[in-house]
Amino acid sequence: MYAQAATVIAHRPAAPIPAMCKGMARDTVSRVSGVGLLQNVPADTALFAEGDDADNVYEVVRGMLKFYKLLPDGRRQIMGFLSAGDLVGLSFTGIHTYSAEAVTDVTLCRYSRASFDRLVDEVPGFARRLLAVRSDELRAAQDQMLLLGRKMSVEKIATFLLMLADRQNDAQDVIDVPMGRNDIADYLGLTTETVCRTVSKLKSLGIIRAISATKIKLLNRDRLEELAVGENNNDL
Amino acid sequence: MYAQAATVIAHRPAAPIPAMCKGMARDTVSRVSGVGLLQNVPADTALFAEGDDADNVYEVVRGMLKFYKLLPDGRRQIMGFLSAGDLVGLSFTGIHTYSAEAVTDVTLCRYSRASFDRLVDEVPGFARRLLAVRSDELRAAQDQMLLLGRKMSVEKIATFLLMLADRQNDAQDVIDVPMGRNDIADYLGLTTETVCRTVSKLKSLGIIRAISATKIKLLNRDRLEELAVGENNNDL
DNA sequence: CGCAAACTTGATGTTGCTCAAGCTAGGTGG
DNA sequence: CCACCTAGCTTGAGCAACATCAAGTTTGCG
Repeated sequence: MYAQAATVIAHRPAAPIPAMCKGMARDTVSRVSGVGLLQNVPADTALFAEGDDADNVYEVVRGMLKFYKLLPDGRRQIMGFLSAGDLVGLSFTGIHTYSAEAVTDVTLCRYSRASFDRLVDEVPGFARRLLAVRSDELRAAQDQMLLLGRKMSVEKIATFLLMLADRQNDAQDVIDVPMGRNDIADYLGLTTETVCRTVSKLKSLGIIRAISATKIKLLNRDRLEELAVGENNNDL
Repeated sequence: MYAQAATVIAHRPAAPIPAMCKGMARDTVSRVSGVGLLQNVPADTALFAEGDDADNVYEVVRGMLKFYKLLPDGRRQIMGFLSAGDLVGLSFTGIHTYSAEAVTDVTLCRYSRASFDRLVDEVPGFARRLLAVRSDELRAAQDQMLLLGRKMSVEKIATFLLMLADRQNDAQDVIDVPMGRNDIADYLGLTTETVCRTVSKLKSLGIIRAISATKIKLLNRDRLEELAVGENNNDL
């Protein structure tokens, strides 16, 4: 099920400033913010697939997306989850190198490739800003390579929970986990069952508590931070 | 052992064009090529470490570098190997997020951060070019995430050998493997022993042949390409 | 309230890791 | 020039972490 062009709502209202423009001059930001189209996408809807023409670039306004790669036999690696302010679909080859899909209902701001390219060329500082954005994406990808290649399941889960907490920045350390166990597994290079078991283990150790199906409270963030980098976890 | 500033040889001669300028206008390229300093670094020398101030950016002119991240207990993930034309050390936070070390004797072209920043701001198209470079680094990192999270050891080794072959583009499919088994293991999320065993298995299957310690000939590239994505490898 | 999908837990299996012991090749000194 | 020596490579045996297969159990939705 693909998102249809018919789901476009309206041109972006003047107020919300594209997050990708952070740090740019005010008059140049207005050049960017007029170009995008707001668009709603329901949960579990594909936005595009690996190999598709990269006709559009999207900024997430609300909700959560995932993007992933597949092997021929169906094994899947989720490269990341994206929320408000994140950019997706920006390709320089013209072909998407991964698939993207809505985790929750999502609102996007869509830019056509042509108009986006024009912005890169004509808006002063825009290319440089995108370079900073992309550099941060790369840094995150490299952190994830360390996780996938060298961390054990407890370390992976601890790292994942802390990442969610850091993004949401809730004072009570109650985090929302909108994605399913299977998505978490495919993000961390584990199976659904191992994710379950490892989360259960953290519960029984009193480090986290399940508030509801999609809400987890971090009871001992310091311990979680130790576990995330493999310190003092000999006993587990 | 750190590389010393004393190893600087000379300003880059006029002839060699920085690879990072590929596709840029001729007159702007000359603005870049005058700024760098050539520098030799012997094998197994650290260039910088994670956490260091990112004072310099380097382009590899000759030889091979590796860059990696460590966990507190010493587990290591090599994020990549870099050869002629690759850029290393470009950070926007001012702090290196990984360590870098020479695999072979290496010649680098060094740019101070200050002068590099000036080029980004002043040379038309330079930020855009770096954006393309960084996008390709990101794409490679995402391929590697798929490998680390979801591929089996045979698929990892096959992918690795094909990557080396693609880079070197030798008509006889004889590839040079300058890095040690331990580096390969830390790049693929395996151990030295598993790398050895898996390479041995590919030899015994007649898919590759060892020419010398650091030279491997690909006897059946098609089979290797199947193995790399997990097709028809039920029997292994 | 019932149903299906997702989650959880348990039993068993397999891949790749750990530990251990040769082996080989390149560099050094006699 | 050759023997030695050491670091890295290779192979083997046993083991641990995680995957797979198989039941339950919970949850959210119609």
